[in-house]
Amino acid sequence: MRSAIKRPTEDETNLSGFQLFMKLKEDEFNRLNYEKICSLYKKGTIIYREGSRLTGFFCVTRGIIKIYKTGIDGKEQIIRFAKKNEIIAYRSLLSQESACTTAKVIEDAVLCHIPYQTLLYLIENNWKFSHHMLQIISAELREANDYITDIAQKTVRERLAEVLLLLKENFDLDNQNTLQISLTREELANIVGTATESVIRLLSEFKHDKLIELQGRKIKFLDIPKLQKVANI
Amino acid sequence: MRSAIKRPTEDETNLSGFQLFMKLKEDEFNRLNYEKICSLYKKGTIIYREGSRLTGFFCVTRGIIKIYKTGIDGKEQIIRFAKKNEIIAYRSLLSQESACTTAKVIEDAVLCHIPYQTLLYLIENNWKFSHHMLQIISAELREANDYITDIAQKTVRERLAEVLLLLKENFDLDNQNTLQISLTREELANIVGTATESVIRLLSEFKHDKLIELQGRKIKFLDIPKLQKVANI
DNA sequence: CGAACTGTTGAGAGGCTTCAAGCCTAGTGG
DNA sequence: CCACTAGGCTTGAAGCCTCTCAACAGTTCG
Repeated sequence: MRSAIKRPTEDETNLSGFQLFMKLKEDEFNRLNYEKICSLYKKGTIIYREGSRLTGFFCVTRGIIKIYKTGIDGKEQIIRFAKKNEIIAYRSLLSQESACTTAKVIEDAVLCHIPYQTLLYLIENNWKFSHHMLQIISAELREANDYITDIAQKTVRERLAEVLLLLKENFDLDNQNTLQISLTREELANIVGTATESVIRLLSEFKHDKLIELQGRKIKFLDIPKLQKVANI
Repeated sequence: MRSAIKRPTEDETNLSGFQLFMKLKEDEFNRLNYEKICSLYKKGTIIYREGSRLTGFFCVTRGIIKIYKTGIDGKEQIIRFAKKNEIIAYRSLLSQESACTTAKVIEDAVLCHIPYQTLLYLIENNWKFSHHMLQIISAELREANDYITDIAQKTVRERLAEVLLLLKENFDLDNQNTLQISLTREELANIVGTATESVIRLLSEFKHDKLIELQGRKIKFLDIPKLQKVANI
């Protein structure tokens, strides 16, 4: 029996979990639902590329998206991850520039595309929506500024520890204290801004110091307070 | 004859140069002018400190403000500079958090304080204002992301060259090709994210390589194309 | 089973930082 | 008016952190 192409489930196209849409009036929310286009994206798919023109932004209802920039020699710098109930591509859309980042699926995802026109409609008609948008982007800018300071002043060791803790905040742990996001060593390096080999060596040290435990890409936290000390927080 | 305390001139309290206020209706602009409070700040004055509560944002009508974060061991990381027709403190205000940066006058300045209530009023009543605000903050976020990539991937030498070029874009040159902003070596280091001594050594090298000329804090550009090459742009 | 990718470890080089000492400039007070 | 002081600037030396290169093991997948 050939399985049909998988479509997102009803639940996976539901936008009511997004804080951003909380304050919409009924007709606005209906319009949003009418105009959204939700699709399933397999791991590895590029949602949009640096330099491409965007026609709207995306709401993530399932999976994990990696947002990165391509720097020197094609080395990628990961800017952030987006998961359920978060939005992507809105920054470039708002400033009407070509995308300045690339978005790639790293865990099978469902995204709902919202056309630019709809975004504008909401901005024009509902100040609470704009206000919320301003707050979301403000938060992201704050994080970016924090990260600039870290990356400029901290050692690679401190940054790696901090990144692990940040990932813990964003992706929770299972009941075994294991991080629920699977990243390659190279990806970790591309967040921290270092070489893959450095990440490998430091992870080994953390393991040796009983801060974490490693099983392939699974990272289990053993001593969070000590890790925070290493991170110099 | 004792000189009276200097007040801002009429011209220095004029907000019509701000793109942000371009699309305001007459009564909105009048309200803005009624509620603004403009003052003169001498070099060295702290406008607001990291952690303080803000009651409004500021419009810069004269001078230069340095925005920075305090990192490890009190070492400052300069996030950006604000000059005429730019606004500061709006990010923390929008997200209603304590300030996450400090703002310090580095060239005698005139700032107009706009109360939070007025900001909210404009957001609620004029979608074009919100839209413009979204675009300003989008631009800042883009720059922050770009800078994260640079600082994570480029060498100190490349970053210093790039910072010099960025300063050139933002503060123009006089007819002698001399940068019209005066920074200490330490401040340059705090932008680039390196040690003061490294900046000094690299500036000497740039001078030796005939890329720039130095006279105290004055930096004169001799060969911009070559400097761009060094910056790896 | 081979190809391609990921992970690991070692060695060597070099970019940057840190520490230390001294110079220079500007502002201060006698 | 000038010595004095503080802060900025400069240079040198030593050493470490991190990167790069290289070789190889392990894994995944067609």
